[in-house]
Amino acid sequence: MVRGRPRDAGVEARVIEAAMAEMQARGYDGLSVDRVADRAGVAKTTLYRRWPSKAELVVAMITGLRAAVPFDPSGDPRRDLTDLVTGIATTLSAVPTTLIADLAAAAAREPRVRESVRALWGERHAAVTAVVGQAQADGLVPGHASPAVLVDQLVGPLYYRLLVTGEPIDSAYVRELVHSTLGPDPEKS
Amino acid sequence: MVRGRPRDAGVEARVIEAAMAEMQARGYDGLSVDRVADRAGVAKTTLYRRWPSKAELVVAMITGLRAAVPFDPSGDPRRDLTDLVTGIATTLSAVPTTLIADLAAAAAREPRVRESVRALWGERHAAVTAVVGQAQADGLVPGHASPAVLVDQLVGPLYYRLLVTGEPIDSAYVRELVHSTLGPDPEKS
DNA sequence: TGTTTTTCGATACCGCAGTAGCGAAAATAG
DNA sequence: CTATTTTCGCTACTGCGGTATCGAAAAACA
Repeated sequence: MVRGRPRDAGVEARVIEAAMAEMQARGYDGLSVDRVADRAGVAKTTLYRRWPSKAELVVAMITGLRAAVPFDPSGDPRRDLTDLVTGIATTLSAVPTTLIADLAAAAAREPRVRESVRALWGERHAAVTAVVGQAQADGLVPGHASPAVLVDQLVGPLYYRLLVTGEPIDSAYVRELVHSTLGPDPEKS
Repeated sequence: MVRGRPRDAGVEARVIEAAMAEMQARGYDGLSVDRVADRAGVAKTTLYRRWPSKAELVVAMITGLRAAVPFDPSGDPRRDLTDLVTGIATTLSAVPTTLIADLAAAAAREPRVRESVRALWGERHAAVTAVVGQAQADGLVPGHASPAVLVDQLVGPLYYRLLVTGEPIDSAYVRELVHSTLGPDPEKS
């Protein structure tokens, strides 16, 4: 058996929950480990025994947040891409822009945050890549660009508008993105 | 005339120079305002009177680094776009990724920083828009996407790779981006 | 029953970004 | 000259992330 005093099983949940609330309210930079510990009713040293840095704490938080996003391919690449990109855009727009930017900055600074953020999006990006590859195999994509570039040109503009230009991201814009990538819709107009 | 004691004209240059050196030696996180002030032979309060935060100090540093990038349109959209996007990619890659991400985060939070960052890129982005518009008017662009979307699909992927996926941005990638946007080069292969 | 091992909370500390307040210096205005 | 205004350097402070140290609590062993 394990020798010493057992870890308080409630600490993890209480700290993560407190971190969630603080993150929502103040963003990454505004999230204070002291306040999180205080809110969770836990000593700061206890917190640091489990998560050796604020970055790792946020990593754990984000990892716990990862919800499986249901996606059932319809077989129509245009429709599937629109759905997928719309889903990414919706998720990005659901949280304050400052939070996305803070996470990007933390990801650039902290390798572990970077990993978790990429894992957070990995599923959806893989789905986009799969649909793009299928569309290309079906001869629906004009040009000879690689799937990776096409995915970047579908998803990249979302981050670009959000973080750089600040221009709006609405459903019409997403449709334009897909339209521009797959070419004009043969069924319409 | 202005009433009070005049500002020491040498402070700006000495601080920026010290910040450069610290940035070079220790990176963004390792850059300490106290050390910069000390190295510049200036009180920290004097430094903060001019630049209200470490981020703004670094912004000023980068802005001072901005060299007017010469761009003479060759008339060939493919070549011009490649040059322009390569220039943007080169500039983005020349500074640490953390700095770009920090600037994006600061821009999301502070309107003034946002303005300065957008002004920093405005010139080049306008040039890209102009070339794309010209190419479209010349009938060189397949599809019916608006110029704004095409610009986003040319430049957005750079930020996306830099801030999110971390995949490399090299000259081959830029060529692929332009290739994907303008369609296959009729003069080659 | 101790003894050992581990976790817990608490306190104190470091370097950091950023601020407040002070007295002195350097300029203009009368 | 004196009065005013602004910048200067300096000290001290807050809150932050992160660490070191300590005594007490809670468990397993002998």
